[in-house]
Amino acid sequence: MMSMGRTKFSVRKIDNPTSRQAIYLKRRDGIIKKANELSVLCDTDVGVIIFSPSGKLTSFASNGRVEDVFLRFINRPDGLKGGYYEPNVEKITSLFEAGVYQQSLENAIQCIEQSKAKFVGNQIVQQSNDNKEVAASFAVVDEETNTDEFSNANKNRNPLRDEHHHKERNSAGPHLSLHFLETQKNWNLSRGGQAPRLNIK
Amino acid sequence: MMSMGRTKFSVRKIDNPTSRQAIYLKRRDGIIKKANELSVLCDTDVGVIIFSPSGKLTSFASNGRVEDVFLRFINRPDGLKGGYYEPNVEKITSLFEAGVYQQSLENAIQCIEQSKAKFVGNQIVQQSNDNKEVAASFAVVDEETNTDEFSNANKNRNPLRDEHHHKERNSAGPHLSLHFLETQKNWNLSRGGQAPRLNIK
DNA sequence: AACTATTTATAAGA
DNA sequence: TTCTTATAAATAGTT
Repeated sequence: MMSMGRTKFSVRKIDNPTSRQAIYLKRRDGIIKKANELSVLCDTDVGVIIFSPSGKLTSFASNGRVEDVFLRFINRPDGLKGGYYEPNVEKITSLFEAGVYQQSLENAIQCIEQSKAKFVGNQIVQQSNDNKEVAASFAVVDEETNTDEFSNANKNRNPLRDEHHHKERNSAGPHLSLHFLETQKNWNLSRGGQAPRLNIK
Repeated sequence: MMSMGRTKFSVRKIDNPTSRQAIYLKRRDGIIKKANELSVLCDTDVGVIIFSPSGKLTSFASNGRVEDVFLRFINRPDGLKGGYYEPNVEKITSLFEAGVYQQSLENAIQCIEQSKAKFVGNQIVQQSNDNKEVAASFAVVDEETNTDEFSNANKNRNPLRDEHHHKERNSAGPHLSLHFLETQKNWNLSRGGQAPRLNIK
């Protein structure tokens, strides 16, 4: 139940480097194409990140950048909450700007430090029930986005999954952007800032 | 040049909600399967994030978690490309999370420090050629990971791309500290680390 | 959930 | 390497 083409094959690493590279290119394109089709056909957000055998990066984002999709991912209500975006350092045009950024980040760290304090004397052993290890070499996570549950409906199974729920997800939370910086001058870590726009590099 | 099945079709949003959902499920599974095959066949890191039409999240990571793949993405040597992300401190739910965020922020600060150095005796005016926005509803980025270039080979084009380079990627660049990684069992930046393990939350 | 008619994807070969 | 071709796969419409 795998490839296609002249011969059948099993899903094992291709030993021949040359073949592997060739196969990589074709399949990479295939996945990107499929990802695009899915995003258009179903009007969904899709993000793909692929590192070639040689380390070359290829990414796909149905809308904007992979960072945007990932942001939605990390911002999912029940997930590793929060997270807004930080601007490109490269776009910093002055010492002043750099200072503002830095200050904001340092403030954020202080906030986190305080946050950490809450856990310290309170050994929230973070249900480190080491969870189980996935047998396969991959993991598929399929979860409800706007649940309050802490545990993901993370399942260990074959690539084929099921879908049972469907609620509307509330859009990404606030995050920083250079534009925001430029127009606000003052850093605002507060919540509620309406969804910014990420800078397309 | 699209789907397959009883009829040909164009890549347009499926209007019928029922059909869209059905198609979504099938194609979602198809992509996850393809992603897994690619990662195994070519021994590569692959990460996929998909939000269903109803907002349900499905993610895939060939090794570890999507966060790990994404981290590799944002930490890629040549870029501050994407940047880093900041947490919504208020929603941090564990020391682990706090640590991840803090580390991320500290990396960010280091980057900024370096950035500041450039201005020190060198009033750079930074060509703020606001870059362009992606015209299409999707974007494919295909770039060399260990190049020194600052500009991303960010292309706006059809899903089919080309590949011209291939150098080994050095895992340089800022990323979570080793110490941090070693102490956080959940974290897995593994590259070459043998497959599996994946904590089911 | 299953079943096929067809379209696609793609492993080899040219 | 790019193009062609034989086959395996994926999947849209059905049942």
